[in-house]
Amino acid sequence: MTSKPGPATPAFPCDGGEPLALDNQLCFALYAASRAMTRAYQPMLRDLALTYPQYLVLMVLWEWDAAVARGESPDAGVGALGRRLMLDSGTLTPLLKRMEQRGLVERRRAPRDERVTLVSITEAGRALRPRAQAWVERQLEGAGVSREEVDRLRCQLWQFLGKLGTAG
Amino acid sequence: MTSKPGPATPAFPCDGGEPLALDNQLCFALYAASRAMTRAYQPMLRDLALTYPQYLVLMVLWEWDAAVARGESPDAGVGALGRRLMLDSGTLTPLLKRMEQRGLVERRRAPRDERVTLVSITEAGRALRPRAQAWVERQLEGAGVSREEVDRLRCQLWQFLGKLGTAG
DNA sequence: GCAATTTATATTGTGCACAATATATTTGTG
DNA sequence: CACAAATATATTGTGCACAATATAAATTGC
Repeated sequence: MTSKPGPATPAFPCDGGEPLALDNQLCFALYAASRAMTRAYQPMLRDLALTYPQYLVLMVLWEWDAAVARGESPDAGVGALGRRLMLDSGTLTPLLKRMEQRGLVERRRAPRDERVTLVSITEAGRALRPRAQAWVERQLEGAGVSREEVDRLRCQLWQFLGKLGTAG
Repeated sequence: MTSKPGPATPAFPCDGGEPLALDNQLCFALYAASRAMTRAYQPMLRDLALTYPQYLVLMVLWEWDAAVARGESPDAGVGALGRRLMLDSGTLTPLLKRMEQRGLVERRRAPRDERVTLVSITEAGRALRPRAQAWVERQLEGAGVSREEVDRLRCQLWQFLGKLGTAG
């Protein structure tokens, strides 16, 4: 057995005394919380046979698919996907190839500009959406966190991210 | 050039209408914020020639080192390190070997229990601490975020993490 | 005292992340 | 039109993360 980290039982003080103490570092809190969140999604991801970043890609493609259904023409290239998820092509290209192998997405060159690779969802990829939605709604009820707390935290994170982008 | 994600300019609504919309997912906010934070540390990490998880390991070892200096005897095995950082041995073992190669840490078997690998810091590893501290303090000033905002966000993240561990 | 179980770490394999670089296409400039 | 610069993606290489498994030492039950 690989030695598991076990339950998270760190002291999490909110004062922030020592600058270099591990628990006082926002970076570690973000890092630990992000991985814990991904772990919390594992039951769903196992059920859908997806990885977490693959699930994120599908969420974007579901949005694009809905936009196309509304008559819009979203930029559906790898670059647009990367800007949306803040991931680069070195991450996305192999990931998309695996998803293409599984029949979840299609990749083809844009006729107008042969440099861009257009990514679109398949019927098999569309079929995962209601299953994911059911999971997420069940999770919202099951977890011991209120909808307000989640919204507040998410909002603060995006504000913080915006400041990191401009000032950092 | 690898297509970079570019500046983070998502719409970050705080209402949370559509349940499956990407920007309404706390998981994505955490994931994006954590990676953005790691990016923000890159200048320091490049200067110290460390990776981000290696820096976290050093922070724990600095704490252990201070505890030893106070006459305490902290559990200094790989398992304790993993519980502290919520990482398992499959991640830590190769990482520690690389740090050992660079002369930053020492690894040896515990005489009392030959199963445990004791990890301790070297003088070269100690020498990085003041340099890191200087960087972190400079960062706190330079970033456009207040100390209070950072503390509040960090506190909320730990509370959230605790609930994920118990209820999720 | 010794087999069965538990505990602690290491190993193997897959899939991200991202830096550095390469390739190919398009666009601007003379 | 030729050709330099810009653009979009792909490739390569390193280092996490983590699941599944293997190995070895310690502990427990009898």
